Amino acid sequence: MLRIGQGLRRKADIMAGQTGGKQPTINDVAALAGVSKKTVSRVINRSEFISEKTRKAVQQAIETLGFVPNPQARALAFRRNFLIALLHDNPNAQTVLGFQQGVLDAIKDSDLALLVRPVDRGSDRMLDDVRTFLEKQRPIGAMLLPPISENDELAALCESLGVRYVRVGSAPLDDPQHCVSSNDHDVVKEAVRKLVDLGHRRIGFVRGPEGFRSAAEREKGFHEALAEAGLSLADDHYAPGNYRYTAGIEAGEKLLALAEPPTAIFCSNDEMAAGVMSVAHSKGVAVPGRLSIIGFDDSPTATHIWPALSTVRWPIRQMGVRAAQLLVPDFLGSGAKAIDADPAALTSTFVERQSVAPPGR
Amino acid sequence: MLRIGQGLRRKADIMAGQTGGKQPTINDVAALAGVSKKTVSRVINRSEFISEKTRKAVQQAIETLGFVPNPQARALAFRRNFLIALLHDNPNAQTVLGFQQGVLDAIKDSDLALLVRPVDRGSDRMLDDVRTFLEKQRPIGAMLLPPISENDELAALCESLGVRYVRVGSAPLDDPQHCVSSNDHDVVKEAVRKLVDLGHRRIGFVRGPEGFRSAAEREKGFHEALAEAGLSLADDHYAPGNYRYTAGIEAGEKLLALAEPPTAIFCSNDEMAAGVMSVAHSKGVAVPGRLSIIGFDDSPTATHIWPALSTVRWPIRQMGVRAAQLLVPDFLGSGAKAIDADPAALTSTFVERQSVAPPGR
DNA sequence: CTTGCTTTTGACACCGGTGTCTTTTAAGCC
DNA sequence: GGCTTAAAAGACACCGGTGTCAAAAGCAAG
Repeated sequence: MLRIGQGLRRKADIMAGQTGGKQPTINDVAALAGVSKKTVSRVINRSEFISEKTRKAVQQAIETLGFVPNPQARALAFRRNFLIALLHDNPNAQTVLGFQQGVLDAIKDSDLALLVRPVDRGSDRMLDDVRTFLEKQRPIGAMLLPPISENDELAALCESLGVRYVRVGSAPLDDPQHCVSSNDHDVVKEAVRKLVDLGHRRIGFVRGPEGFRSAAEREKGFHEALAEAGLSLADDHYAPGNYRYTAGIEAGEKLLALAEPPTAIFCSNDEMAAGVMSVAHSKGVAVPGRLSIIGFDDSPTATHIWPALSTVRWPIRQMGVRAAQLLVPDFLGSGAKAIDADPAALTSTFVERQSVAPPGR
Repeated sequence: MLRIGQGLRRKADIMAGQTGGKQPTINDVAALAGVSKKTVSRVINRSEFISEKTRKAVQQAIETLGFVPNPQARALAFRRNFLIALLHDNPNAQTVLGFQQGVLDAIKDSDLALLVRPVDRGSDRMLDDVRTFLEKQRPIGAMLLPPISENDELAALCESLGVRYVRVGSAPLDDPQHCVSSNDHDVVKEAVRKLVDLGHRRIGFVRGPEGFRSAAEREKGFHEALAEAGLSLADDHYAPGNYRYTAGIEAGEKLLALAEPPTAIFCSNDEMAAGVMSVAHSKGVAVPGRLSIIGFDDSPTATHIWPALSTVRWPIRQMGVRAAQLLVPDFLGSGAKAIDADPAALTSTFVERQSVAPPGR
């Protein structure tokens, strides 16, 4: 009797202490469950060396108190923070945010949180900056978005700091366990073949920036598709670019000023395609009547311009999910695994809209 | 002599221990500088009760070892994490990322990091989710982006958890110290006045979604501008919307099908304006010859469509900077303060491009 | 009922900082 | 120089968890 009375009183005290403003700690739980804090810790971390009976009791106490382990304390003891870092240096908001969304979808039910960190590709302090960041934040893992994902030193840095990493790219950059990649090369071939099948013979190309793997992959796919059709790219049908709208303008002005302009232009991304399309409009060149245009990304721009742009849908959000699954499979709840059981969800696909037609004549 | 010898040897040991894989700790610094760890802590935290001499010595030791305080340990001791949380539920990628960039610009040289957290406005568990998130991560402060910034309960929650907060909106939502806002109302008036001055009398309006403060502000500005010009909005010149492209399409189809369609349409954001413009193109209505269109946001879409859209530039990135300055002025380096000495940088401005002209006739 | 082994549990130090309070040092004054 | 007082530095507990290793409990066999 007395014993029970004491027990009850103690429980009341604990509850009172807890409601007294602050969060319950592992000590409160331990006291309430009548076990040591280490045992509570074992329950939290799903240790296998624990009897079903005590596990139940501890669970019960945890729920009664509404106890949530303090991530800062765990981070200190584990010498690792329950965070994922997203490192990016990407001109394209849509890409970054789409990917970010995917990652967040995946980690929604986990204990992880997402830390976003832009890095300055140009700076020669870049590596040091990232090292400092990783040493300070000690995330479980880091995700590298293109173009910095192509930097091997960065990957090596993560490796050496014991930070897991995943590199996102347009083609495999690393071993499969560190890499989420799309099939830019193949799908560009498919898109260009489409143009050829419609009867286009003079096809222009607007390239992405030097130093971007994606730009190289897309160019390769383009050339191969032409080659397979027995065609080749005329020198004056090529325009350099940098994935920006203004580059599209310049490219459009160059290509459409030719005595014999291309009847179709493949642009390495949607923004540049939008630029080319503007030039066509302002020169009175009908799209798709006299000029077909294809972009890449399926960004919002693709559907916001008129006529709607045929483009390549890059499953960026899905890639975010996949990247998280690859990076921290052991932290994700079962929900996250269900998110993409479908491997096909990761393939880029050609989306036909209104900017493509047979060559006018 | 002996004493010095010992001193040197100890220093060597410390260095060796440090290079032996892990980061130097405050203890290493203390040992090297020959002071207590608390004194080192004082130097780190710029305590005023410390002599210049020891400060120098400690600084020296910190630099020699390359010591960086462990944020997890500090977070535990301070009971606060050196993080800023960005809470958003925003359909517009550009807005979120632009703001995020601004925040990152501002905190670049500080010890803070940015945690991004989407919240589900619809869910009735939303408040609990956010509470759990804030209790777990214990950020210094939180930033609320529209539309969730309009939720007073959320602000109250932050307050009660001792988390600083800043609300971002289209109009003041709270006391100035908790609020970064743009002047949507005024600038919409300016834009509409511009249309009136050009001679437009039949001006259509496409509204933003119900429940968004921004939508209401923009509508108010629109009506006032008309009223001041002695005009009013005809019932059939009004179209509802939700800030999405498709809503623009619907609005365009409705307004341009009228027997006497408007000669100008003000759209509450750029995406809807792009939708209206598509409809105009496909119906053969020349823009701006027969129809002037104005958008809002100055999103990339505004310049990617043709003709380029006259719109309102909302200094979202600057607002991110400002929000950070408001939220954590005490954590930002001097660099951040310089970022926007210019208060005018925060005013929205009307940007004239090619989608506006006098009414055709 | 021991003994010997495996499975559970707990005590205690530790992760790397900060808060509080005490002691030491330096400065000011007579 | 001695005394008072303020400034500087330190000792030690503590933040809330985890790792290690020893102790206790459970169980089968002797």
